[in-house]
Amino acid sequence: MSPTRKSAKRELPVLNDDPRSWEFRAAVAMLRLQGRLERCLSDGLAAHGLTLAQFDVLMTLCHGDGITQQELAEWLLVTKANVVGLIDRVEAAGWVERRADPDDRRVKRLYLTNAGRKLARKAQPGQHTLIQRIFGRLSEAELRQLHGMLVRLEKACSEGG
Amino acid sequence: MSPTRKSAKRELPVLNDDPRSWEFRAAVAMLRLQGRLERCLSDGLAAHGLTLAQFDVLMTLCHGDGITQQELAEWLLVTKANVVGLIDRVEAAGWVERRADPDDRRVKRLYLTNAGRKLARKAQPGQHTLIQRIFGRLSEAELRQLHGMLVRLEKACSEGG
DNA sequence: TATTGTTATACTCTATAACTATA
DNA sequence: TATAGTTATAGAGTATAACAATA
Repeated sequence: MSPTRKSAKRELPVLNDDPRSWEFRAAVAMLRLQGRLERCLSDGLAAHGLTLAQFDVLMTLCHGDGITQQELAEWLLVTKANVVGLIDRVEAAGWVERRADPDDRRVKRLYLTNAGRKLARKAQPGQHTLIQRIFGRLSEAELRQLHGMLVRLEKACSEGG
Repeated sequence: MSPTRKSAKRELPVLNDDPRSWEFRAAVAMLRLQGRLERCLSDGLAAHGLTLAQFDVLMTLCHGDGITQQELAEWLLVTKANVVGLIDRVEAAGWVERRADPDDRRVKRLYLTNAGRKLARKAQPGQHTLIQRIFGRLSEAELRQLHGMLVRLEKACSEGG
């Protein structure tokens, strides 16, 4: 955690205490957790010179080398134009490379370099430790429930979104 | 949803199927949901000319008018320098105003203008509808459980972060 | 000395539109 | 015509450091 970014000391108006629906309270708690979680994980990645988005790219390619930029854009839920800049950066860093597709000369397929794979493996343990420390507060039964709920919620997001 | 940002059609390597710990699977599902959720809610706010961060400011001030910029920074988990830009924008839009603190001439306290309060009230129903549509997939019992777990996870983030 | 807010600078991520080269 | 990737442009958010005014 950077020195200028401290955690709140004083109690501020807590939205969670509102007399609102449980849907709303859960959503607010989700958004607040999102901010915290993102920052926790980002701080852990900064030591490796990685942003969360870049780590996301590495992890995606770790599990599915050779996808196209368009597919990565759909997976990350960003536009293909965004993927260009994202890949430009990780390619400049030497972690990912674009290779022409022999069958369709329009497409470029993305592959991890050895350095990228190595970095992914190096950065993962720290992320795992953080995740263990945070999510380890819940029992395995709770984690299973949570996982199920999150998957259903994501499905709801995708369908109507 | 913008026309160039489509939802994924093809099945891509799904990290959730990894033979990993439930902590990890839950975390991955959480991060994916949070990305989706952010985009859903952002898209809903764009119609009102608001970003999620700006709506967050309005909602915070709705429930706690008169906080200082430093307090807002701690609440939003960003640096005070970031708050300057954030408030510059919502102040320029006429939704928030800075007022000098009579007791401490260093601090500036933040207040919603009438326009800001009106906008917050106008933008809220759409957000509520979205939240209802997504989180309404879960039963009230599940939502209570989820809420409890999210609060515990956020606490875990804050403590060790 | 410490704190509040500010300015200055730079980088990442994102959205949009127009463009190219292929198909 | 449609698609994959690119370029160009703009704006928002963030991190960092140095600064002014005040306590």
